[in-house]
Amino acid sequence: MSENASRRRGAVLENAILDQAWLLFQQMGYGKLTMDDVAHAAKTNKNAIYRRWPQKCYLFMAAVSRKAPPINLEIGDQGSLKDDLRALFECLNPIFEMIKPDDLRDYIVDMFPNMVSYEFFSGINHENPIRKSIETLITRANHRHETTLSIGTASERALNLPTLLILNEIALYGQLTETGIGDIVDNILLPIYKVEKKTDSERECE
Amino acid sequence: MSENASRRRGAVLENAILDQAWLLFQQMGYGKLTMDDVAHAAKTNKNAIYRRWPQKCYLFMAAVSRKAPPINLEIGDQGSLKDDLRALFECLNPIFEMIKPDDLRDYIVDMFPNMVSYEFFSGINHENPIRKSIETLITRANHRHETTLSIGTASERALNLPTLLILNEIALYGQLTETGIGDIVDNILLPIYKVEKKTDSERECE
DNA sequence: TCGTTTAGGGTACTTTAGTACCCTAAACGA
DNA sequence: TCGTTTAGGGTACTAAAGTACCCTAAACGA
Repeated sequence: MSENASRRRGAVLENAILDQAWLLFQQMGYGKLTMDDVAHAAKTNKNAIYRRWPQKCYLFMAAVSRKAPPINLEIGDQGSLKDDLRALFECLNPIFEMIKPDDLRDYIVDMFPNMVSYEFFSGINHENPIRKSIETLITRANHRHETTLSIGTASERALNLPTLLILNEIALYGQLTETGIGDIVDNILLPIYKVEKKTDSERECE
Repeated sequence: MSENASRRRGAVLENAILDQAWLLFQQMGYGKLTMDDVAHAAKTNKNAIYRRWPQKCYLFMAAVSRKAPPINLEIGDQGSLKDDLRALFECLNPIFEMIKPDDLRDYIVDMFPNMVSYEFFSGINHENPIRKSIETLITRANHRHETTLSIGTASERALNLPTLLILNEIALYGQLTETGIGDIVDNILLPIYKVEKKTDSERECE
C-alpha cells in the first residue's frame, strides 16, 4: 500500500525527511523523538535516514541548519574588542529562541562523543564558525592596538576557549544569559585577549 | 549451584563488585565492559549493582576512588601562582598513568549528561576538589600580592574554568601533556587570575 | 524463637540506536 | 531498448543500559 505513489529518491526524499524531522523536533523535543518516529512520519524507514546521517544528532544538525533561519556570525565593527565580543555572543540568541534549553542540552550530550573523537576534532577547532569569528575580532583588535595578540601568536586553546565556554553555558544552563555573557567577556576573555607588554615587566615582584 | 556458598550482603558484596569492576575495567577498558560482565564476574547480577550505583559511570567512579591509590590535591606553596597552578595540574598525572586515554574519554562521555543535569551541578562547582584547590591557590596569591582577586570577588566562571579546561583536555586528548599545562597556565589562567589595578586605567586608549 | 523487614538472586523485559539483508524501483548508459 | 548500478523499502536483528517482578536468605527485633 505504501507503493501506490512512486518511490521518492535523492533530494526529494531527503527534504521529506528533514521536513518531518524539523517538525517533530519542534513538537516533541530532541530527547523524546526516535529515529523510527521520523522515518514513519516521512513515510520511509530508518535505512534511508542512516544512509544520509550516521547519527540522530547529525540529523538534528541537518534539520536545524536547513530548515531554521540561518545565523550570521560576521560581526560588524563595534569599536572595541569588548563590544565586538558581546556582539558575537548576542548573535547566538536566535538559537535559544528557536530551540528549547532541554533540547539543546540533549543535543550537545548526544554530539559530545563526536566532538571528542578525532574525526570531529577539526570541527571544534579551525572549521568552527565561532572560532573563525573570534579570529576576525582579534585581528581587528590588533589593528586598533587594543592587543598585541595576532592569529599567529595566540594560543590555540585561547582561540578555542569561546566555543568551549559557550558549549559549557548551554550544557549547564541551556542558554546564554545577559549576565553570563558579561561575566565571560569581562572576567575571562578580555583578560586573555587584551595582552599588554607591561604585564611581563611586573613579573619581578616575587 | 550458585547457592552452595552463603549469600553475601552489604559491604562484603559491595567489595566483591568493586573488586571485579576495577579488575575488569583494567583488563577490558571502560567502553567494552558491560554491567552484565561485572555482575557475572562478581557472581551476582545487575540488580545488586544498580541498587548501589544508578549508572555505569558511577560504578566506575566508585571503583576508581576506592580501589586506586588516592590523589591529594593539596598543593604546597610553590612560591608563585604560576608554579602553584602548574603543580596542581601535575598532581593529576597519576590518573593518566592509571587510566588509559580512551577509557578516560569514554568515562567522561558517559558522565557528561550527569554533569549537565542540575542534580550533579553542584558537583561541578563548589564541591569539586579542583575548584577547591584553585580557591586555595588564589587566596595564597592574594596574600603574596600577586593578585587583587579573592574568593569573594572572583567570578564563578573564572573559578570553575580550570575544571572545565581539564575536562576538555581529557575529552579531546585523553591526557594532560606538559605543553598543554604550560599553555593553559600561561595563556589562559594567569591572565585571568593575575588582576592588576592598572589595566583599568589603560582602557581609555580608544 | 518467631515474624517482619531488607536486600540478594534469577530471569525476563523494555527501549532505542544502529546494523544487516534482501528484494525491487528508478536512473543511467551503451 | 536492455542490462547494470544505485538507492529506497521492509523487516528482522543486535547490543546494552536500565527496569520490573517475584522468590528467598539473611538480619533484626520483640
